Amino acid sequence: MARGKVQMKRIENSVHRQVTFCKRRSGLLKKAKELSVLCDAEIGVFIFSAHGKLYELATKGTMQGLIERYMKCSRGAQPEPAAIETQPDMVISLNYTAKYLD
Amino acid sequence: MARGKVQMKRIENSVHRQVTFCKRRSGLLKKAKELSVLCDAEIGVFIFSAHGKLYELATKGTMQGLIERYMKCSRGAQPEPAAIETQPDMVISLNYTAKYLD
DNA sequence: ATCTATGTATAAGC
DNA sequence: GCTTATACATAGAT
Repeated sequence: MARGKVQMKRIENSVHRQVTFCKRRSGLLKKAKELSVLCDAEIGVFIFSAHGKLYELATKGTMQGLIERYMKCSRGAQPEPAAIETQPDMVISLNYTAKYLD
Repeated sequence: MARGKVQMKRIENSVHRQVTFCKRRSGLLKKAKELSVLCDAEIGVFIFSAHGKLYELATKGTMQGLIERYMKCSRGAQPEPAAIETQPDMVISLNYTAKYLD
């Protein structure tokens, strides 16, 4: 990134690794929030550090709620019953377009 | 970002929003993979588009495995310690779903 | 934690 | 999808 590229492999120096973990974790969560806001998406992120500490982000509601929703979506895999998620005030043209845009 | 800053609010133009969603979703998942490799972290990400389509990433093993680990960690020191105990329905749902996702 | 030179991500435009 | 000009993220130093 700055002042030197980085190799895409585990950073061996533990101090460097820890510093990079803090910086990039923060950057990742920021990007997730931005994507959620800009594109009206619902995002869940969880990160376990190498030592097992948990960091998480749920852009709407709770992580529990997102996990439940994830379970429903991933179960059917292909044809998600998207009608369930449809907002009542969403215009018909959007619903029609949806399957072609995602 | 490039050729113009972006306001941190929902992109109203649906074409722009869709394009940005694709690009940033891809960027977010890439960043997650990098953080995982560089810092030896285990990361789970799931993204629901505005129309309910699911995109996911689990840097090690399966999302199921990460969710199980998340449950254990979040029970103790993280945000919603009592969530699992107060939502028996979800635990059943998890067990049920697991059979179909192996 | 703060700074800053540089590498990346990406908004617009093809 | 590809290109290009910019905004942003961040490695290394402090």
